[in-house]
Amino acid sequence: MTATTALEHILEELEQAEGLAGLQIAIEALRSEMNVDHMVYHWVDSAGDQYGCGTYPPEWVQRYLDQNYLRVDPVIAGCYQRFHPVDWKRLDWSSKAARAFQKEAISYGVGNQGFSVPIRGPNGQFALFTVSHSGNDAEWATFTKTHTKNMLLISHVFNRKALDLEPDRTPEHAQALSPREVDAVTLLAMGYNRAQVAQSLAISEHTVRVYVESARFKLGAMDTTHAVARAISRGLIVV
Amino acid sequence: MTATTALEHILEELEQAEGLAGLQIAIEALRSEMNVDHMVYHWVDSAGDQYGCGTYPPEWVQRYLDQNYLRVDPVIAGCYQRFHPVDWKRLDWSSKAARAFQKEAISYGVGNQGFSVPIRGPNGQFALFTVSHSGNDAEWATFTKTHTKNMLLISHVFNRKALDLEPDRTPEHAQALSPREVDAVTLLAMGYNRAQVAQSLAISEHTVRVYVESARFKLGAMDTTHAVARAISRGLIVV
DNA sequence: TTTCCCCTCCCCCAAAATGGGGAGGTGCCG
DNA sequence: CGGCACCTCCCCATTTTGGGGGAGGGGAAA
Repeated sequence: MTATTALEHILEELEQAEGLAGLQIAIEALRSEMNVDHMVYHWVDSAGDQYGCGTYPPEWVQRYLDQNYLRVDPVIAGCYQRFHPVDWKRLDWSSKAARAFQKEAISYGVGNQGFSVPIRGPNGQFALFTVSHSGNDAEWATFTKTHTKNMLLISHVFNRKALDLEPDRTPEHAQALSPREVDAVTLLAMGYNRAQVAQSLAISEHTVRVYVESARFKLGAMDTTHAVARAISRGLIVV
Repeated sequence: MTATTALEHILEELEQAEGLAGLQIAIEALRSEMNVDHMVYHWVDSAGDQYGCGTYPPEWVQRYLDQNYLRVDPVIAGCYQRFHPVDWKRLDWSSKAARAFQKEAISYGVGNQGFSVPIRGPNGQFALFTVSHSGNDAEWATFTKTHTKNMLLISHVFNRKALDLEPDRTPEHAQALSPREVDAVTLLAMGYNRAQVAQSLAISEHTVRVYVESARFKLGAMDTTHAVARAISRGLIVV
């Protein structure tokens, strides 16, 4: 199994890589080693910011960003619905927008086949590690079958490196909620209203309000709904 | 590398396993193969329901459920904050409740060392694949270093099998939101109120209301906050 | 073609949440 | 000891939401 050894070698180099440039070198080496047209790492954070690195043509990347294809791309939508690596064929391409998107992607040189590994983070973070290739279904089925394990391993190692590049958001995210705030916000997120929360926590409705206001302030939220959204996105509450 | 071969053999058997009983057999084989005290798969879904299988003493599992330790367990809280496998030592055990929990866990036979792989799903689903062992820090460091890759692979395969056992929730979860509903709910989740959403979408405030009510109905939510929480948990909106 | 869902708009009114104050207790850390 | 963060309680006025109606046009699917 020389392929595996070569892969492991690249992964070891990846561990030593520094900066986005290092990741770029590694991803090209991996693409070459796995003998596919494209390999891409795509990161989306809770604010909707995204970045990535990979071998897609820059024009396509630019187009994708300009058109805000993030909200159209069935790969994004589909992987948001899944735990597991997914073959693009199994995604939902039924909408008109999706088919137009697919056609355009192929015209830019993105392969007609693809396979993406989703990785989900605590703050609404979401990363995709993708291989894409032009070829028929049979070839591609063989590829995905033999390389699923490798893709898993690669995506994990790569993602870990990519996280090191993330600007440290802990200062703003470190705003933890107090236990009672967590209680209150959690119950609200579960569909309770303030009165029910108060009863459930055996405190006055007004106290609940103080907690929610406090949580709202800490989370920089405009209202309760916003606060709940942020608390969930940041993994502060378990709904 | 006979260890790897044996592991792969077990994983192949796991692929064939059927039912929770099959997983139980597999997890015991894996525990034995990796030579640790305990191996556990723990699943938490968006409703707060949980189940699992593994080698923890039944008394501890019962105690955990009875006491609702889900909301205390630093392994749960910590893995909710992380992308990556984590050594229990790196978690936050500073709170009184956490230390009491740890002490009680050890008294029930859970090892003092542990290593958990978090896997996050689209519907607020969350699974943990854990190995736990009693031993000193040096031994454990060696173990984690050599077995991280295996743990990744195992947790993936195991999780995929476990998902097959999940009751099919697609009927209730398949309730996708219409594009405008997604727009409205997304903006609400971003802290806009109805009037702002209306302005932002260039539609009447009343229309926004119709969308939100519709989304609330589809999501089975009690109010807007609940609807937003569910939409985020189910990955229907990207905040 | 009929049916169904989606998008868009309007009315009224009751209920709930929010924002602005203030106040007292505990417990921890420097 | 003095702050600081946390937990708990109260009033009032205002804003926001929710629930009940109804109505028309468009597109897709059966």
